Amino acid sequence: ERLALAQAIVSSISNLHFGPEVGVGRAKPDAPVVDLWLKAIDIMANDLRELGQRVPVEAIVHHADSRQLLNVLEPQSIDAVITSPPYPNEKDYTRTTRLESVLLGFINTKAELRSLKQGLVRSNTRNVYAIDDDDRWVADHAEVQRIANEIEARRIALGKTSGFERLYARATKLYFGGMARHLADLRQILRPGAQLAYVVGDQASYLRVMIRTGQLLADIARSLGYEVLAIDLFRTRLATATNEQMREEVVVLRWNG
DNA sequence: ATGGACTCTTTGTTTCCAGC
DNA sequence: GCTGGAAACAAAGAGTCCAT
Repeated sequence: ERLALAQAIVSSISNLHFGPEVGVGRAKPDAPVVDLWLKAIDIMANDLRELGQRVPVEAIVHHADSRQLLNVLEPQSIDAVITSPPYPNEKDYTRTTRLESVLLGFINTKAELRSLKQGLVRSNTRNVYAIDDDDRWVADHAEVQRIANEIEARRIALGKTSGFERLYARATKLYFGGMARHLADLRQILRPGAQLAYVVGDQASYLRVMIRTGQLLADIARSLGYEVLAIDLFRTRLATATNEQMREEVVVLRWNG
């Protein structure tokens, strides 16, 4: 019931609006709170009934930092990884899920919020912290460094000076560094022969400097000893700012041990 | 140093309705 | 009553930008 209430409050009862970022709309004079809540419960109950008829499969959920997996997983215990990690795109998912996180008790203080954010791969300027140093993992990666330099040069050329904009280049390096750290750490957890699939999208969120996320991730994985099996096109999305088609790809890897 | 706020286009979904 | 296409309608929309 609590989960349904949090869902209903955020999505239909409140005046929140969701877009690339969450915003506050005009206050509603009234809302059918109980009705919307019961509807949300109904949907969840139906899902549970339907799933209950299927073959039961054990599932374990860990809440942990993907860059420090040995804390929660046994060495050489994983055969497959299928995931959609963040993209370097200036989206802060702790913001879009903030109200639920508080309502459900996952965040109670600002310190807890910070702790949650610091456990995430850096992917936007709002979760960059002064002590961050994941960028050292890509210090020798020429293309990541070139992109970061281009973003910074573009920022200076355009005369952009806000705190966010000044962090664009750093956030980019921290993103790929964090993903490199994750892939490096993961090697100990994987069983030889394990296969991996990462859905990632190209981005041009930082002053329209193109970031070929899939290509770069595959390149980093290869340098860490992974075999790159494929970079499949998943779909394209139209970037409204540049009117260009942006690729979303599945990077398929194998860890041969 | 670091959490907060705004807004418009594209895109997917639903509704409507003429024609059968 | 059914259906395909058009119009209407929203939309957790892989952005971008300062205020405390």
